[in-house]
Amino acid sequence: MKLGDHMNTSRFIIQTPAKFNFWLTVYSHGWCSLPPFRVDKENKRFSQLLQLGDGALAYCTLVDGSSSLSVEVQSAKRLTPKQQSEVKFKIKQCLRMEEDLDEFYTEAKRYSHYRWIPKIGAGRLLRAPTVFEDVVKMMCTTNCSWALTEIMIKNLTTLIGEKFGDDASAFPTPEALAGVSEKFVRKNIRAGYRSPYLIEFAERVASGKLDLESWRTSTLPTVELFKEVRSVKGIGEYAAGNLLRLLGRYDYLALDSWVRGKYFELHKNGRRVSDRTIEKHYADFGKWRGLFFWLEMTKYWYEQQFPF
DNA sequence: TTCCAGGGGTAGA
DNA sequence: TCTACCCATGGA
Repeated sequence: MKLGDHMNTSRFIIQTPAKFNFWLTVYSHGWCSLPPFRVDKENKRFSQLLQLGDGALAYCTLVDGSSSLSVEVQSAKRLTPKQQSEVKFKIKQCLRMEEDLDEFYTEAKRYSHYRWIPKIGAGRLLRAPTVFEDVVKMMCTTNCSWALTEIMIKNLTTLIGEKFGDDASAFPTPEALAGVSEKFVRKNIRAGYRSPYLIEFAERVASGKLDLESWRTSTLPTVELFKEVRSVKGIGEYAAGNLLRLLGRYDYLALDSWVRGKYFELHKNGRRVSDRTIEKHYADFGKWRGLFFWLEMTKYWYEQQFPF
């Protein structure tokens, strides 16, 4: 069965906040190329397959409007008002629509080399519908090429996630991932030494011992939240720093081989310097330093997409 | 074949 | 806190 065949389709509009740039958010980092997200560049559509709280699957296709998004949802059964409201909520969460960046933009305007950020409305970083999905994906970015990350995430969705039509699969639930063997994860997901970490993490979430989703609304000081995120086996400093950015905390630079290389290229003519030197460079930017850093490292990308 | 990717855990000092 | 060593996988 192909998408669209024998399925219910509903359509609605989501009003976007001021200074919201849809495609900048979609392309804010690598997440948009990992399933169940999907980008259709040619037709300028961004899709995601959501699994709702009651287990129902909703394949959402988003099209950018001037001050709104038009959303088309395909589902096996007609969406109830409650389900439609959940779909809207999740889309807004993924695109960070509720996040107030006014303070960040005010700060950015103080620096001539960062004024492009508020000008084009950059700064919202795409995230998954659940913290669980963000953590699993982040674990699969560690110590491997991006190509291998894509392989692992594709395998996770197609082999453990619930299928929707012929060519879409949801991201696996904690229960589903906790329910497969380490041998399966090594052999079929190709997660290697990460396999026991992934299963242990999924078990903790599925059993309720780890209340992940509360991280998004946590009032803990960032240092404390960082410690909690770091307590997950398989999540080190790089992964935790990046996850914190997806939780709306920007105090960490989350250094990895890619951003280090970019920093050397942009600031040191390709010469390598220590992590401490990089951290010192951004120390004065306080709680926003992780966001300034990431946007500066990816500015060339925005320039290609959105000349300014 | 070796090296390195959007590193992290652990033991030992 | 720091260092050394080990850990799978795929692509160059």
